[in-house]
Amino acid sequence: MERSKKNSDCHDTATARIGRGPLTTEANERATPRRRVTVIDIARHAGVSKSTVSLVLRSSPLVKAETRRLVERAIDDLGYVYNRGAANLRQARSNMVGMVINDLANPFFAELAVGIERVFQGAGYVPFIANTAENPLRQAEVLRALREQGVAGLIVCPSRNTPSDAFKGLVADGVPVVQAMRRVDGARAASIVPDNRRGGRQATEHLLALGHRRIAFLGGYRDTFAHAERSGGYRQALEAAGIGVDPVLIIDGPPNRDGGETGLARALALPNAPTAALCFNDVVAFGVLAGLRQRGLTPGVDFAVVGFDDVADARHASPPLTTVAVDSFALGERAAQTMLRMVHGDATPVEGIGDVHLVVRESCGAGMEQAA
Amino acid sequence: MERSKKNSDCHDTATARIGRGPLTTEANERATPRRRVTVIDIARHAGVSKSTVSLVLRSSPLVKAETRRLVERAIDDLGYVYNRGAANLRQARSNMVGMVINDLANPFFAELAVGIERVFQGAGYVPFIANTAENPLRQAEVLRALREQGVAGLIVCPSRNTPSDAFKGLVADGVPVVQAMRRVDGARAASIVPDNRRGGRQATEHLLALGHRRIAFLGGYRDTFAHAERSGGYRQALEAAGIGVDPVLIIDGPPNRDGGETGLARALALPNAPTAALCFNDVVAFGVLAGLRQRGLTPGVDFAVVGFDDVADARHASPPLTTVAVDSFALGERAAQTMLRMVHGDATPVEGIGDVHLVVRESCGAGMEQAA
DNA sequence: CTTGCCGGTTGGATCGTTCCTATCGAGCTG
DNA sequence: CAGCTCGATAGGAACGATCCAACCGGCAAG
Repeated sequence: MERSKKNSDCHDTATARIGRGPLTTEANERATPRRRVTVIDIARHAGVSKSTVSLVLRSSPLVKAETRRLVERAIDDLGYVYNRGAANLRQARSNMVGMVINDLANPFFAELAVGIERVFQGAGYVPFIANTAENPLRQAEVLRALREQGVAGLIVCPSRNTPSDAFKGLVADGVPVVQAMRRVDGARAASIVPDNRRGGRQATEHLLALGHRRIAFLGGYRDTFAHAERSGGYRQALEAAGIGVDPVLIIDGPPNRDGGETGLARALALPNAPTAALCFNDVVAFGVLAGLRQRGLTPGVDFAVVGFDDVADARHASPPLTTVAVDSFALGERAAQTMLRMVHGDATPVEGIGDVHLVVRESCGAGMEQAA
Repeated sequence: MERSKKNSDCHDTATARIGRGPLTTEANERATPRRRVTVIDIARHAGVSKSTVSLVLRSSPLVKAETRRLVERAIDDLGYVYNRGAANLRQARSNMVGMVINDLANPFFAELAVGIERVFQGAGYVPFIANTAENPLRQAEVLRALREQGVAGLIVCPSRNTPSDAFKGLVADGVPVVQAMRRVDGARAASIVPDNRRGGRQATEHLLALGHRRIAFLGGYRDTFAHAERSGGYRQALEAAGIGVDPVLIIDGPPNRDGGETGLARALALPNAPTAALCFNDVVAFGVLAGLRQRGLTPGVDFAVVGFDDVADARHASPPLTTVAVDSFALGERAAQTMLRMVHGDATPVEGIGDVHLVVRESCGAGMEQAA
C-alpha cells in the first residue's frame, strides 16, 4: 500500500493551469475510516438485488411496498449515501442546476438569487449559487466547473464584458441557459430582463411632471446592457418633453454606494447643477441620499432622487426611496420556469421582458401620494 | 447503436419522493445533438492511449511536452468537456467545496460568503453556495445534496435550530466541516466564531462611558447562539458597572430591519424608556435608525445606537453607524484555511475565536472621535 | 394445455474516468 | 553483456450507479 510517494513533484506543476484541464488539486490522502456503502451492500443486507435497490432509490412504483420498506430499513441501518456522480454517469439527467451571479454583494442580486433558488427547490432540483464578482474570467471558470459537474441547466446574470460566445459550448451541448437581468447580445441563449427602458422613461417622466428640468443620470457603467437601456429610457423621456439631453448630466461610476456619492459630488459641482437624479440602481441612490445629507441638503426637498430595482431596503431608506420596482421575485421565478421548461425539452428561445412600475415614496419630493 | 427507446414507463413515477432517496427528477429527453466526447475519442484523435490523455488532463509532469501539445490540440478540436462525476467515481478526492449559508439576504453573510469563496477559488477549489433561509429542514436537504455530490469539505453557517447531529454523517465519513459565525453545541465539527461576548461587552461599556444608564438590547432571537453570547457580554458589562440587568430591556425580534423598528417601538413605549440601544446586528440597527427618524428623533443625539457586524453599509448609514466590527473577511478566510487544512489531513478539531473591535462613528453620539 | 400478459425482481453490460501493472527502448553500471 | 533504472506510454480493471433484457409465478384467454 505504499503509494510511491512522489508528490514532491507536483508542488509547482501548475505554472498556470492549462485552459481546459481540471483544477490541480493538491493531493494528500485523508484518513477515511470506513469504506463507502454501496447499493450492493444494501442489496445484500436487505436480501434483494441491486436493481431492486436502485428502483427503490428512485421511488419507482414497480417495487412492492413491503420490499421497499425492507430496503429503506437497510438504507438507514447502513447509513447509505447516494452517489450522484455514479448515477449521472449512466443517466445523463442530473438534478443539479447552477446559478451564476455577477454580484452577490448587491442586495438586488442576492434577493434575485434567493428567489430563484426557492423555485428550483420546490421543483425538486438542487440549486447551487456561484458568484463571479463581475469578472468574466472568473465567470468562465465557474461555467466550466458547472459544466464539468454536469448541471441540468443554468441561470446566469452575466458579468460585465461577457464575451458573446461565453455560453456557446453549453448550449451546443443542449444545456439550457437562461440569462437574467442582463443580456449578452451575441449569445444564443434565452433571457429574461426587466423593461429597463420603460422604467427609465417612467421615472424620468415622473421627475419632469414634478417640475424638474435638469435631471442627472448617475452611476453604472456606460458599457453595460442595463445602463444602455435605463439611460435610453431617460433620454427618450427628455426628448419627448422637448428637453435636450445634456451629456454632462450622465455621470458614470461603479454601481455601488461610492458611485452614488461621487456621482452626486460631480453633478453638484457643475456650473448649471441638476435638481434631480435618476440613479442607475438603488444602491447608487443610497449613496446619493447619504451624499445629500452630508451636504446638509434634504433629499426630496432640496434635491429629488429616484432609484431603480426596489430592493428591500428602499422602503426603509430615509427618506423612503422612490424607485422603479423590478420585482426580482417574479423575474427570478420566470427565469427559473423558463429553464425548467427547457430542461423538459421545450427548445423555443425565449426573450422575456419583465414588467416594471414606478413606486413613488418620498425621496422624489412627491409628498405623501400614498406609497403602494 | 439504436438504444430501444422505451422511456414511456417512467413518466409519473414520483408519487411523493421518499425521505432519503434522491430527488425524483421529472424525466423527459432533451434534444442532445451529439454524443459526449470522451478521453477515448481524444486518445484516438491524438494517436495516444487514454491513460496518456488522463495524465495530460491532470497536468502530470510525466508526459513529454510534445505529446501534451498533441493532446491539448485534440481536446479543443473535439470540444471535450471533462466529466468530473466519472473522475470522482474513481478518485474519491473532489475539488468541490460547499458553503451553506443561513441567510444570504443578510449583507453580512453575503459578504462573508463572497470572502470565503475568494479563498477557495485561489486554492484551486470550486466553491458552491447554498442558502438555507434559516430553515433546518432545508439545511438538511442541502447538506444531503452536497454530500451526494461528493464535496471535499463544507463551511456552514448553521441555521437556527440546527439539531446537534446535523453534521454527524458528514464528519463520520471524514468530510471536513467548519462552522462559521455560529456553533451548534452538540456538533463535533470545527468552528470559527467571532468573540461575540467581548464585542457585546465593549459596546456596552462604551455606551456606559458616554453616560447612558438605561441601555436596551434589541433584536435577534434569544434561542440562538449569537444572541446568547452577544447579550451575555452586554449583561456582563452592566453587572460590572454595578447596574442590574433589567429584563424588559432585552427585546427579541427577527434579526432584520423590522425587528429593529418594532424593537425600538416597544423600548420607547416602556415606562422608563432606555436612552441607548445595543442592537443584535447592523441590520437591526438600521431599522432602529429609521424608526428614530420617523419619530423625529436624531440618532446619536436623542438616542444612541450601536450595531454589530460592521457591514459595508454601516459606514454609509446616516448617521454613520457605531458598531462592533467582526471582519467578515478575516473570519471567512480563517474558516476556509481551517477547512483546507482538514482536507489535507490535519484532523485537529479547531475552535477558533475571531477578533472583534468597536468602531466608533456617530450613531452613538460620541462625536468625531476619528472613526477607524 | 399452450400462450400471453403482468407485477415484481434479477444479473450483466455500461457510463467515463483513474489506478495499477505492464511494456519498451535508452542509458548506466559492474 | 546481463541486469538495472528510468522516462514515457499503454491496456485492463475498477469505481457505483442505471439500463436492459430476461425471468418467474400466477392468472386469463384461446
